[in-house]
Amino acid sequence: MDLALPQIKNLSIREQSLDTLREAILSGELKPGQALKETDLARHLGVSRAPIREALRILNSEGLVETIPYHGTTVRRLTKTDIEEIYSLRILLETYAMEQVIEKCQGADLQRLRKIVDRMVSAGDAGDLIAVNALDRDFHDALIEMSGHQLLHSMWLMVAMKVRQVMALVNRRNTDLTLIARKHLPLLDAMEAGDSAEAKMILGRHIATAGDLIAEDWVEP
Amino acid sequence: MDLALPQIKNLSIREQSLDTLREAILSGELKPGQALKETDLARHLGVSRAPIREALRILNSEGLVETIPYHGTTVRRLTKTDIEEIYSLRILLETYAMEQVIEKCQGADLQRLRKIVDRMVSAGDAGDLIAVNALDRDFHDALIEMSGHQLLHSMWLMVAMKVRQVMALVNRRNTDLTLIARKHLPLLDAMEAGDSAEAKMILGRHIATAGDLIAEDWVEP
DNA sequence: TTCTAACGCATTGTCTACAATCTACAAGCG
DNA sequence: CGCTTGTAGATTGTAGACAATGCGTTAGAA
Repeated sequence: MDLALPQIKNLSIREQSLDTLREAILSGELKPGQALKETDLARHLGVSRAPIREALRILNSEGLVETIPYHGTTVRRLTKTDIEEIYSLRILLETYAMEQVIEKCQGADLQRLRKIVDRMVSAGDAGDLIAVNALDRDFHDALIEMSGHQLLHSMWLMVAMKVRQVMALVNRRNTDLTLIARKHLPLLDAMEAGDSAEAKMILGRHIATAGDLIAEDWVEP
Repeated sequence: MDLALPQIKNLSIREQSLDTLREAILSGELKPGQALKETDLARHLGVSRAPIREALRILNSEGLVETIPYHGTTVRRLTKTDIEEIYSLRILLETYAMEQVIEKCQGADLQRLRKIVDRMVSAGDAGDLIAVNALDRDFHDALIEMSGHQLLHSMWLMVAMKVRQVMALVNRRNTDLTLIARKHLPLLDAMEAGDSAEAKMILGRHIATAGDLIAEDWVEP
């Protein structure tokens, strides 16, 4: 019985609704400030209000939506301060994770990151924006995972979600793909050399400049 | 109309249930591994299952309970690794907040912390364990608040909840109250002197030793 | 005119009943 | 006897109806 049958997963309607709504928010399809009426959502998804409400409660405690009693739920608005906070926390969490990874992992273990960066550089040279972004996410997610710190990972996921949302909402300027990809190379070098201070500095600058670029011309509705 | 009447708040049943359950978990009344049957909870609180379910979904995304589909919800178990992760993140978040506070706040602004510590020392001398613990919480909460970083604050709240739970579950050993209280004095001194590195070191050691004491003889069921 | 109070509408909050699913145990078959 | 398969009981998942609340509007009186 070693048939490689695909796992059948029966996700509850609540989970499906949650995933759908979260994805819509993170992709920018549902914009900040937009009202989320339970009845409408239920009708659109062809389900009842109960699972929708439970999904909304979860999104609320994830900080993606805001609920005012008897008034309604809306996609959380993002201020310039929010952006700055998101990126500053991202720096804090990622540099910490990296420090742990440098301590724990010796050269060979960093192959996983190296592979991702290699593919990112290739995608950059090929001009594939989608792939570069996906691999960039992979890189930072891998970094956190490799720290082996589950609580850190769960906290980082919250921040990473917001980063995704911000990226989707901003009018991305002419970004140099190859530059983004190649910026990871010196970081990896420092990590492999075990130079924690240098690596933290590079990563910190890397994230901070990305955040500054976005916060700089952030327009609030 | 400057009567100091208490705010009348009409909290929904969901919120009341949420607060009640969360408090029960954090106080250790509901122990890790314990099953939370929706029907039972609803009966005990004299309400229907719907608001209970929404409260449980929130507790789940706060990491306080675990839900297995069609099987049930239980209070999340805490492993030794969990404890270590909780305290390491606490160090990370609090030292970062303190760094910000030192940068922003000049001497006079630190009065708020000074007052809390003073009262803590008094309570310690008086042998009031409850008060010392409450003031200790106040101190660290004030520290985070004063950083003015809302996202940091919300993340810290999650960690702080778990710290509270751990503290309630552990068999507290003979703790020297006056020692705990007075340990905050050199920290404040360093902060007022603007010595960020020294302050971070003191705070880090302070939290780490507290965590180590607990993780040391942590017994998992 | 302007302020007040009552009303109606839209939306969320809650309840009850029913359906889907899981675990454990017992019955049937080789 | 051992394995598979069916069934019962318990629990969670979902649906639909009703209640509670808040806001805007409008009617009415000073």
